[in-house]
Formats: sequence, C-alpha cells, structure tokens
Amino acid sequence: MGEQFDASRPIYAQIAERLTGRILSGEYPPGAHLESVRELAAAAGVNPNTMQRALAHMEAEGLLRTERTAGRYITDDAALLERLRRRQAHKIAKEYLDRMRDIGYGPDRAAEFVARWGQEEEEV
Amino acid sequence: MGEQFDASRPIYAQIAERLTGRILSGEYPPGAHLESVRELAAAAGVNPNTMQRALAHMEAEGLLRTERTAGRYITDDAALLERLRRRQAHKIAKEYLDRMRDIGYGPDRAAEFVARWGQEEEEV
DNA sequence: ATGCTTGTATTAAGCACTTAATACAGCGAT
DNA sequence: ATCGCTGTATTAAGTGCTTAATACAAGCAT
Repeated sequence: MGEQFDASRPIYAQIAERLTGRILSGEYPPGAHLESVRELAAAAGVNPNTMQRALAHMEAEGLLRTERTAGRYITDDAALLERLRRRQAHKIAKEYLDRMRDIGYGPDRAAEFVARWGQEEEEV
Repeated sequence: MGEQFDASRPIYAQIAERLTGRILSGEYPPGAHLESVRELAAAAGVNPNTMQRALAHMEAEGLLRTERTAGRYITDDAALLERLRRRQAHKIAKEYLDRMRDIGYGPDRAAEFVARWGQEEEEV
C-alpha cells in the first residue's frame, strides 16, 4: 500500500509537503523522533532514495535535525514551527486568491466560495 | 521575453492553466480567434511543440476548436464556459481548504485568512 | 566482537518533459 | 501555380525524476 501522488509533480516534493503539513499541524510534536528512511519509504510506497530526497529538502528548511546513526528528529524550536506555519498559511491563501482572480473571481467571490464550502464539508 | 514557470511542474500544464484562466475570465471572448501555435510559443518563450501539447490538452476539455488550416477558436458555448468556470472555482476552493487543513487550520481560520488578505491586496 | 539499526552514496536503467530542426498537408491570397 | 499562413508529425538530444540493487560508516545492544 502507499499514498497517491499527482503525476504532474515530483513525488519527493509532494511527500515533503505532506510531511511538513503533519509537522506544522502538530501531528508530529516538536522534538519527536521520525521513522527511519526505509520505514517511511515503505509506508509511502516509494523508493528509499525518493524519501531521502524529500527529507533532505525539509532539513534544509530547518524542520528536521539528523542524528547521524540514531535517526531524524523534529526541531525543538516551537517558535520556528509556528512561524513556518503562518508563513505557509499566507502563501497558500495568496495562491488561492491568485488562482481565483485568474478565472475572474475577485476577493469577495473567493471568500464566498470558502465560506460556503467550509460549512458543507461532509463528502469525500 | 517569456513567462516564468515553476520548475517542479510540466510547462505545458502551466501554460494550459493560464490560458484556460484567460478564457474563463473572459479575456478571450467566446468564439474569439486564438493566435497561432508559433506565435503563442514565441510569446511564452517555449518551444512550439510544448505549446502544441498545452493546446491539445485544452482542446480535449472542449475549450478550443481547431479549424485545420485557419487556426484555433475559443468555443462558442458560453454556457459550457460558465460551467467550467464554476467547476474550476470549486476545485480551487476545495484544494485551498484541504491545504489549510493539512497544516492544522480549519475552515473558519481558512476563511479568516482569505477575508483579511482579500482586503489588504495591494502588494505584489 | 557480532548483529542490528541508523543515514548516506553509487551505479544503471527507464520514463516523461523539453528543445531543436525539420518536414508535410491544406487553405487563401496574389 | 506560387507564396505564406495554418495545424501536425517525426527524430534526436539533453535533463530531471524514479526505481532497483548494492555498498559503506557509525552507534547500540547482546
């Protein structure tokens, strides 16, 4: 078994995004020990090399710390995590407004869609 | 000259997205004549083959019609365009809510970000 | 010391995307 | 008929992503 990936984007980038999300949301608490490269790769259904690349990307952003032979740990810096979280939220919101503007919906309409769909969020 | 592209996604897909946006927003009115493959490719700074692929994708969705030797035209079907526009808006809004949920922000917070940034939209 | 785990590196192969350089078929104007 | 436009097809090369199969160095428990 393994996750599903969008074929039109590098898998390692999608993995890094999802894992980053699980950290920023608190699913992985600060300081927590991350599973090994091989475990994570198997769980995601990808090659260890691909998982390795995803983790290297996250490490470059300061989210992870590597203990050469003991594994990887989430950063202890809770303030950094909160900062990254808000920055990411801003980025996502900006992209949303841009994409809506591209098809002719202004900020007001964009807000409408979010409000309506936020309530009806049952399906999937 | 030429547009800017995200290196982590196929150029043809990004071109198709932007062109689709310009059609759905009405910048290209229904029935309008599209520039030639070679012109569009030169304007975007990409190879004609890449532009060809992007246009083929859009054609598969019914946005464009090809007149073998006269060029391409935007579809006349205004109802179809409006339908595609709303479908696209739904898709974008859903992706937005999903991405915000991934980092631990619920629908309410997601709506907040949009409302606040929609007003302050001056910078770029 | 031995065996297990950890991260890391290397090599080869396959695939999709992109570019470049052509070539061809068909319509319209001259 | 010829020239210039249109979309379309082909071939070759280069690049990045992904996988597979290994291999190595270092810490830890027995």
